[in-house]
Amino acid sequence: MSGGEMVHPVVQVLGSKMIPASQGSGERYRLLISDGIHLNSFAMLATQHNSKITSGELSENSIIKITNHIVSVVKNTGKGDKRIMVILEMEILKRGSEVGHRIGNPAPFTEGARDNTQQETAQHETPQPSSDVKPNGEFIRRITVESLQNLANYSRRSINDTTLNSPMNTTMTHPIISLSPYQNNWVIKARVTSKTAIRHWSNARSEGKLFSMDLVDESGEIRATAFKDQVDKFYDMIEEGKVYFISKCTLKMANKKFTTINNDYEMTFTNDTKVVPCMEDDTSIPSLKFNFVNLNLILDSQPGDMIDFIGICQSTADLVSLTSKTTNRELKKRDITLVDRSLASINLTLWGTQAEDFCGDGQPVIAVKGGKVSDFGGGRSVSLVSSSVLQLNPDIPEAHRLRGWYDCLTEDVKFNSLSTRGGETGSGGKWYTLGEATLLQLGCGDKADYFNCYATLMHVRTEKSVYKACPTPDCQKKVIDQNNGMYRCEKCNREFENFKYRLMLSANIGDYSGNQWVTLFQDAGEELLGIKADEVGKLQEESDSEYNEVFKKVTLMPYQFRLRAKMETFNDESRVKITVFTVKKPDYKERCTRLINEIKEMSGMGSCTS
DNA sequence: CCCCCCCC
Repeated sequence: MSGGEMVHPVVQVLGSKMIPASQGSGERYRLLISDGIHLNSFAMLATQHNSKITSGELSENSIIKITNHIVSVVKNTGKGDKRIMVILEMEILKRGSEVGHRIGNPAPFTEGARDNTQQETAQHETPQPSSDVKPNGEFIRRITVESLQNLANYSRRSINDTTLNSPMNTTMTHPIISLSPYQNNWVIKARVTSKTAIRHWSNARSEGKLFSMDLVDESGEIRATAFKDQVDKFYDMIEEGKVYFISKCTLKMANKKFTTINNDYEMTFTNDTKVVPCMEDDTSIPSLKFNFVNLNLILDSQPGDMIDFIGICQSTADLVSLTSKTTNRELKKRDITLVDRSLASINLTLWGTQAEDFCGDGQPVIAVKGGKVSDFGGGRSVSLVSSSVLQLNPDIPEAHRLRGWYDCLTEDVKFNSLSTRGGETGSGGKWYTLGEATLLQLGCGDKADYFNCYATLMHVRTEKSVYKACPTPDCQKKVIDQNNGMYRCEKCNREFENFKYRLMLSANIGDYSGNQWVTLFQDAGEELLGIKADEVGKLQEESDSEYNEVFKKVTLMPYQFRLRAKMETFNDESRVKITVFTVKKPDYKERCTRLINEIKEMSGMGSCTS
């Protein structure tokens, strides 16, 4: 921390403090580390290691070897500069529980104190009031706005005006994580992981053209956008996958609605922006960064959310041409189905040339950064947008893990389809108890809500289970008995000598949390009763006992229901009506898998089935 | 300064 080189330092971790997530950027951990003689609380853990803290792997008293780090100088106005270490890579040599205690009697390290005076100096030093560390080493759990600001302002090395004007080189660049609107003199060395096409816009305020690119380095990632003149200047020069030195852009808050890039800010090119290709491809600069979510968790996303995910392309639909109703444009799309280890499957829509060129042969691994969630049909599906990045069989650990898992799957594995449409059979959608459905006010919104539940059929009303309907094939209208052997359909405006019976059952279903009146129309009704509507009608006419037996057989039996909840208004009175779309005997194997996954999620053990 | 991203 005096500025010298240090290869793989070994330190003890004495404490950690979470810095909460803000504006969509993830939480980070600040560590209190000790070398046995000195303490330092200005160590930040790179976010990809957060799980080591949350899992308890990196607990208090752990001994770690830091195999890759950046030390950066923070401009700390009025208090002299401070050095902050970002721990990029590390190995846990001994777990905290194995060590069990603090080694030595470390004292706070004061910036500027010389190394060889360490012990004596440390003992006589009075800690600064601003220090986060007490003499006894207690880590005061205090992270201030100021310290966050400092972190945002730190630089890998101070850059003065002279160095800015000289050719940029690797030793004087800033980590992307340090960029903020409050500091202008920075140079980053970053890889362009994706670049959009040039897009033209025109609205009430202005018109023009733009393109954007995603940039990453070992500290983080950021999106940059170039407008108008900068498009002409830089579009051809900037190539996907290449590393550049970039300086003199402005920074502003990023709108999380349009990106999954893990940064509070985004960059805009200006007239002064400099972009210089880095001649040697520096492999220390990573390529695309994903923040994958398991497919089953997409159910918890809101329509319009942007997410990263990875899955096996289980099937590929044909290319479809269609005309957009809103823009009248000719569109080409292709749907593919992805599955992952959470045993969920989801529909992904590709557009344009990407749809045309896609080939799903060999069931490749598909990784997507920034796909857009949609809720068509009450389930969830994902659609690519112009800023999305799709990778086919990417060479990343998650992809290899998925491949290995999928290739070993037995054939009888069932996936829970998140993209099942409301009216279709299948298990897509959320599972709720009846109590939860009420609490969540399902069906109280503008649109219908679909959900699944396990419940017992408590009662079916035997009165009015069937009605006499118009015999015209696609007409379901109730006919009026003319009492002369003729039946009139108002909808078809015709009289018939015959009619057909249709089911409209009113039933009460219940689970431990509550009960609910539901309606079953023709198909669901026949499915439940196991006989055709015509038969039900005949039995009603002919035999009370047989007719009643039909309902008795299904009463107090367990089922799994797919339900639709929708607000309906009748005679000025609004209420939520619940309709059964499908009813099946419970699939207990599937239910157990779901319960096990829920337990794993709730206990933080991960939701993947291994 | 965009932020539209389509269809059932």
